[in-house]
Amino acid sequence: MNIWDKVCDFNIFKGLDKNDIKALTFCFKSKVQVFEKNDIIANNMDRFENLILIVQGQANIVSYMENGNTNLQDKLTTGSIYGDIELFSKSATYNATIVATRKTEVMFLNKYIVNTPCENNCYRHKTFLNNLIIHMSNNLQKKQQTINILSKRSTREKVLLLLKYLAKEQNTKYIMLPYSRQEMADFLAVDRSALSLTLSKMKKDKQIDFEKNKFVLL
Amino acid sequence: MNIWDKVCDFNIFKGLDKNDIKALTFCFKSKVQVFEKNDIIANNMDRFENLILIVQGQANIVSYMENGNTNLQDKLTTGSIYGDIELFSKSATYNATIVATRKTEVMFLNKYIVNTPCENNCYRHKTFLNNLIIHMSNNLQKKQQTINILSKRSTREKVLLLLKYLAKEQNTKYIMLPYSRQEMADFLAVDRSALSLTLSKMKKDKQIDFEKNKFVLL
DNA sequence: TTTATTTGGTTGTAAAAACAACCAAATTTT
DNA sequence: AAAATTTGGTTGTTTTTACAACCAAATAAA
Repeated sequence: MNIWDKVCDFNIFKGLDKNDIKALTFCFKSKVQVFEKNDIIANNMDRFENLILIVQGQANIVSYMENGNTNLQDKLTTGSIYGDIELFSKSATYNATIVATRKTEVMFLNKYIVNTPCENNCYRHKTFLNNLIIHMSNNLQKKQQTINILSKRSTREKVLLLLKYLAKEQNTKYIMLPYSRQEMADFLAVDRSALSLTLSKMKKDKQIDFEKNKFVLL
Repeated sequence: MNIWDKVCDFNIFKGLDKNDIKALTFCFKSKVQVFEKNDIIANNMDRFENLILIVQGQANIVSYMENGNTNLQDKLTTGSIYGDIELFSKSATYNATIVATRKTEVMFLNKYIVNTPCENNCYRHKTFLNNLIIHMSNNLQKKQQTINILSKRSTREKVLLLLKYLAKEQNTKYIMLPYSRQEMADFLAVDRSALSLTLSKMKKDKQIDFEKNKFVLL
């Protein structure tokens, strides 16, 4: 499958056809690169030069803490963008590490060009920037949700709110958890074994039910 | 002091002069209203119709939890904007409550007009939207910082990281904490008395020093 | 100035989470 | 298919936090 066929219905290219995208990504000096599982796509504190677009695959946004803990910020999947925070800010470096969780095809878009509106006010660039605003808005909302989860005082409450958000997002009580247990713990900022214990208790108390990554809110 | 003199060097109006702002806010159907201390400027779940601009004063962005806890998302001060999350998203309601912490003058800007680019591509609106993107970017960064703080496992670490961010922001070791102790606890999502205890311990351990709201990282 | 009210620190107790160590099941690699 | 690795659940111990109750100091109101 051609790369243009892959990306043409990504949200970030909404309103643009295949030829528009070709022209735009050419203008953005895009480079495509394939990463294997566990490869680092971008490193925390590396110079931020490119917006990252996941063409196909999956990656985690993580920060590794001094004390050995890992903080999972988010998961990137096919069509996801990373770098919107850095793009319009003064920070010259990536604020997190992006690591592929499987074989992943990535497109890099030059920051300075994306950043700077075309002098001839080209509609492609304008459309792209509009889509980027929507993306930032969604990102803001997601981060606020994360803050709401992390603000809960107990692991139990954190789990419940996370599941509530996922249920809303997936529009069903039968929730497919997109994390492994370790990732879930890293996202909720709790100890893995403690999380496992809490999940068991919640099951026994008939608050939730789960098997592997299939969860139900009771 | 005239309202236009007050707002003309707000970041959100950067690149626009007094007459531009007059025209723009007229176009945005802006309404100005004064609130007293503890007045609700906007209520969580109220219909989101207006972007909120603090012309003068101070307000808190809070959510009140079912269990009685209060979650302090952020403080708004003169020149601050609230509503950028809601503006470009599908959510039709405010996601938090905005409450004045003193006498506060607020300008409301009609969502639908801010939202919709002028057909004649007016430079005022364009400049405003550009400034709004910068604001969203800063907001994203701030929320990420909050997530980083809340992801810390202990109150001690949360306090240290908060102080580190504040020191960076204020560009000095001698930090002016912009929160009361209760607000600090609400922001860090911990119990107030437990926070107080931790602060005392940290002082005894010579990690930090503080008196009232003046903190020092040692 | 006197009285309320708010704000911040202290203490003891109960509950919860972190941590470490271990084991079983599932998955991946060889 | 066998071996190695990853993943998830359990248990006991230590540490930390939440909660409640209380008091002192500072601030606001009368």
